[in-house]
Amino acid sequence: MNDAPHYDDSLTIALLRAREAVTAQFREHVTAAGLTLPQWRVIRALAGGVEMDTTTLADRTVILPPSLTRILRHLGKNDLIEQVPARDRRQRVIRLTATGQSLFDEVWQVSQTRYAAIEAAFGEQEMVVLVESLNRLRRSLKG
Amino acid sequence: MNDAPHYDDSLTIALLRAREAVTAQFREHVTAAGLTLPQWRVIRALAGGVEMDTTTLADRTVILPPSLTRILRHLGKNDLIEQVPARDRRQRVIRLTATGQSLFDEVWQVSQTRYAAIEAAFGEQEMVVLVESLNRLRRSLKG
DNA sequence: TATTGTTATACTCTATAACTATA
DNA sequence: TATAGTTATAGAGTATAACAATA
Repeated sequence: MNDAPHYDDSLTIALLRAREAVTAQFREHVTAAGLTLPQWRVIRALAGGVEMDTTTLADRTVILPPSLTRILRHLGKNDLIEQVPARDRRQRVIRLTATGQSLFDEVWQVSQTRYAAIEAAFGEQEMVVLVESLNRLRRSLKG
Repeated sequence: MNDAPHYDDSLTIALLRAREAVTAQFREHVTAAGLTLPQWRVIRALAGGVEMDTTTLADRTVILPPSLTRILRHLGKNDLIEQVPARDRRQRVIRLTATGQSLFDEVWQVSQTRYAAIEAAFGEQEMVVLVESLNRLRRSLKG
C-alpha cells in the first residue's frame, strides 16, 4: 500500500468534480445561445458597459492569452464585441456591442435561475462560505 | 447597471481560479516527469496495485471516455500501464506496470511535499472542511 | 436487446515558446 | 529593455454519433 490520501479526499479531484457539476448547470442554456462557456465568461466580464484590455480580461476570465485572442476574434466576427481606441497603442481595449449586451441580458436571465437553484440545493449561507474559502485558498497560494 | 453578483463572488469563477492556483503547485514536477496532469490523475488512480476498468477510471479521474482512450494508448506506449484479463470480456481492465509504479512513487514523493505546503499555507482543518464542502456541493447537484 | 469501450469528427480549450509591435 | 498581444504547436476537453464485441 501507499500513504496517498484516499482519492476522493484529494483537493484537486474535489475541485475538478465540483467544477464539472456546477458548469453542467450552465452549459445547456449557454450552448443554446451559441456560446461556449469561456466565451460566456468573456461576455459576462464585459457586461454593463465595462471596457477592458485583454490582459485584465484574461486574468478575470481565467483564460490564457492565446485562447482569448481566438475567442475575441470569434466574438468580433459575430458582432458581439468591438474594439475601443486606447491611449497605449499596444493595448487592445474591448467592450460589448449593443448586440452583445442583448445576448448577455438574455442568457443572464436563465443563469440567475440556475444560480438560485444551486443555492436552494446547497444552501445560501454555505455557498457564501464556500466561495470565500475558495478565494482564500487562492490568495494563500499566490501571495 | 445589472444585478449580476460581483464577478469575483461568482462560484464558477472562484472554482476555476482555485483550481488554477492548486494545479499550478503540481504542474511543474508532473511535467518534469514527462506527464500531463490528466495522465498523472490516471496513474495516481491506479497506484498501489489497483486494477480498474476504464468506465470506473473515467469517472474517478474526471476524464471523458474518448479522452481516456487516447491517454491510455499513450501511457501504454510508454510501458506505464498494462491490460489485465477480465471476466467480462467487454471490459478493459488496467493496472500499472512496474515502471508505472516506479514513476508514481517518484512523482508522489514531490506531490506530498506540495500538499503539505498547501495545508501549511491554507490550514489543515480548513482544507478538510473545504474538500467536504466541495463534495457536498457536487452531491447536491447530482442527486 | 443492452452494455463496454473504441473510433470518428469537429471544434474548442490549455499550455508553452517564439515572435511582432509599441512603449 | 520591457510590455501587450499574436501566432504556432501539441495535448487535452467537449459533444455527438456510429460502431464492434460481448453479455
